[in-house]
Amino acid sequence: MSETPRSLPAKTRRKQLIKATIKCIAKNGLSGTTMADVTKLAGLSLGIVNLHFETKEKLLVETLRFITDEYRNGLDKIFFNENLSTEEKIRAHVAFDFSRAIADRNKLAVWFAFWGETKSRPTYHSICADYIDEIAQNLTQLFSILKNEQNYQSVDPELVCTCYTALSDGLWLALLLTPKSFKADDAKTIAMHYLKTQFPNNFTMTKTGIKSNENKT
Amino acid sequence: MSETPRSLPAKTRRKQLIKATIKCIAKNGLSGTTMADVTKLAGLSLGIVNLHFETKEKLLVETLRFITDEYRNGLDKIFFNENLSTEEKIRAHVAFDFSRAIADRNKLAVWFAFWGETKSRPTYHSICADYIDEIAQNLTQLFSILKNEQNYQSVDPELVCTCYTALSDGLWLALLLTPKSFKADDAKTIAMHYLKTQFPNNFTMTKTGIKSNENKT
DNA sequence: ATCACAAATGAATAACTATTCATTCATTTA
DNA sequence: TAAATGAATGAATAGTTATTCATTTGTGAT
Repeated sequence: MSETPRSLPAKTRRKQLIKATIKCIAKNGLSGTTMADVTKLAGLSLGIVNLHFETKEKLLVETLRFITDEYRNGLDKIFFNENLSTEEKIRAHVAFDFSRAIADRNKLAVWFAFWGETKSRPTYHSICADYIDEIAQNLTQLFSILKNEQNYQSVDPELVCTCYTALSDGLWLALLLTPKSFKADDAKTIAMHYLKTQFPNNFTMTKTGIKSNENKT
Repeated sequence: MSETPRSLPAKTRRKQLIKATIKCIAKNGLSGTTMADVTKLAGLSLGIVNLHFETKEKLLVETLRFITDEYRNGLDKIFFNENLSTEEKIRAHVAFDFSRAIADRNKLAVWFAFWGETKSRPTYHSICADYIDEIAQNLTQLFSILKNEQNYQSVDPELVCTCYTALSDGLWLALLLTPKSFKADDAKTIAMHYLKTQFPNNFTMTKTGIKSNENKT
């Protein structure tokens, strides 16, 4: 485990470099991320990025793709899980948004760094636009199903989806900017608080966490 | 109006350079912003930044301070306006958040660019942490007063403040990432929708906009 | 064991960019 | 009007960093 073989499958090396890039962006910012830093952090030589990614820009694009894929795939697993009720899926979505793997400050710094550049870099923009649309469609559908299942009258699923998504992004920002006073659990509480205003008969919480209340389809 | 005098008060030049920096960050990203770009955009010579800001880094810091000050001052004017009722102040806060001057895509790109670097640059972080706290205190107070004035029972002012703030930040992201399908008015509608869930007797809206409903203190 | 191959290295290079400062120029003062 | 002032200029410099590629090194086939 401690010995790194000199030669490794290309995929492993690429992932290793992407993970080092994430750490480096969190540590030095996107503008302060150099090839020397990334490769040193990965414990590899300077030329390695050229070998596996050709250019720095391509490494950055693949890094953005890595975190967006991780997010999208995680949510897809929930959305297409046939063992979960609609409410459970939405709960799982929230739990995922503020899980260790996702609401990690290193990764949050990467999200915001790239978001700050989407206006100037069409490539970054299209990678983001892509996943946003897909996730919004799925989440809107979940809210729509819940509305029908539970006979909520005045809920607008699309509006609730946009509102929840914005709220979640804003909570990520709070986790990034004020990590001392604001934790992932606080963020989860606030997200659930909003959902409960829309679906008062669902999303009941207890002091110790979130309590399921048996609403299988 | 069309002739720029060669010599101008230092404050004017500084502001001119800061505005060019905002445009430049929006156009090229923080990492792609060079002194040559900024000064060319300002229609001035390369050495001018050194004359007025000493270093590039100081220009960037002043640019961040400029947009945070603009935001904080705008909100302070609302908060300390004795002619407005509590509800009107909150309405004005929302209107300000999604006004032309604030929800401008150039400026939004700047916010996100700096947020992406706060983890690596303590200076950026402390500038942000500063204004966040002040605004949160004022807004929490408004919610608290409204709660008492109107006898809302189960409202938690601090939670509503955190939730509204996160929502607003997330809506800014939506304005930045999907400007074609999502406009400032949509954002305002969603923000008001949330406030209405918390204060159902206030924040009534009409089809054409927001309607005041006479609740002076 | 030896060879052939591919992965990895890192010194050298090329390109870029912040900073410097001697000079130019407009404005103000006497 | 002439001299003094200091804002503005931009060519030159110094420093940084992405990229290249000749060389090294480990691995697997024969």
